[in-house]
Amino acid sequence: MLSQTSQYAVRTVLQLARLHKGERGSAVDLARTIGIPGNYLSKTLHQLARAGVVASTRGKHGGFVLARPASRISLAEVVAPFQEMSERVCLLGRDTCSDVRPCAAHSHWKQVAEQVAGFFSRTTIADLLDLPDGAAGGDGPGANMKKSSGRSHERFSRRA
Amino acid sequence: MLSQTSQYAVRTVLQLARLHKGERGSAVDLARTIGIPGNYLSKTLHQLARAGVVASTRGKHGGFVLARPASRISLAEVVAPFQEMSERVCLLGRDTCSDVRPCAAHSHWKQVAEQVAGFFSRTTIADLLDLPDGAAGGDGPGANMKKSSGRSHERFSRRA
DNA sequence: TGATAATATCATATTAACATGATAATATCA
DNA sequence: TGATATTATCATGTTAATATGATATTATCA
Repeated sequence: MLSQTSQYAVRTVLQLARLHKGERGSAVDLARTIGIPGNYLSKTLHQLARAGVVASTRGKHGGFVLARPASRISLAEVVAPFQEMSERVCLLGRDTCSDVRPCAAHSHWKQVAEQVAGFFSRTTIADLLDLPDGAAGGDGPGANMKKSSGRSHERFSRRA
Repeated sequence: MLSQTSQYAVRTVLQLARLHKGERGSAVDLARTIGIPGNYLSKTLHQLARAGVVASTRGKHGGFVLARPASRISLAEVVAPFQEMSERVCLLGRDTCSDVRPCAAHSHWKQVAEQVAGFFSRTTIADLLDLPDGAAGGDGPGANMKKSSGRSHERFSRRA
């Protein structure tokens, strides 16, 4: 669903959102947390900076911070530099697919695509802050097993 | 959302569903309709055959037919051989993401992912048969062929 | 000023998806 | 049987995403 790079971007922004006020995250530190090389994340962060999601400062005490409060940064914005969002993309890959010239799947797919797009537009970084997203996928034996012991937020609102 | 090959698969199965009873479609004909080389589609069709979506017969009057009525073939089945379905895939790419060990986005994403998965499971080929999907449209599958103007080789090493 | 720590950029390697071309295997029919 | 039409498979090329390594640029501070 999301490209690898998009996933990194979201996780990186989540990490930045967890920093204390005024604190800056360096590409190397963030990359270590996520488990990818600093160079790679550096490029990703640069793109996020150009997109206005984070702000960068160079030099000795430089680093990255969120450009806005986490509650005002949507997933869609974080992901946008790295992939076309599915909203306007035809399920069958036709360039001209639209309400006027629909492909075979258009009317069926449209509703689902809009829900997906809506999710990305509506969900903010702040919405995701309650749960941890630490060290790289591997999570070795006994990593952070009981990290979920905080609160239980299992309530699903059914609104659509 | 769907890989290129998955899109071809769906469009191919749609074409097969439009054939008259007993009629067989050859890989070359189907490929011409879609605008890709017969060899490529041949492989795709073979995978669909192994998945039990189509049936193949070799030899002179061979070809492909749907293995079942279009109303009993879901999009999920057609697409399954060519990509992991998003149902169980973590939005942030974590291997261990689940209800028990959720990633930061899990509870939020889960509902959307289930809707997407539901769409693919529920929608059948027959549901899509009302609208055409040939090469007719302006875009055409050959549209993104060799054109690739610009953008590809725009940066030159200055060391040459 | 010069050492240092950070971002920014350049160059290249690796991999998987996508695509093409050539050949083998199989079935039909004259 | 042999010509032919078809699927099945093998071999290879192309492209974009991913990843890594090396260097340039910029800001801070002793």
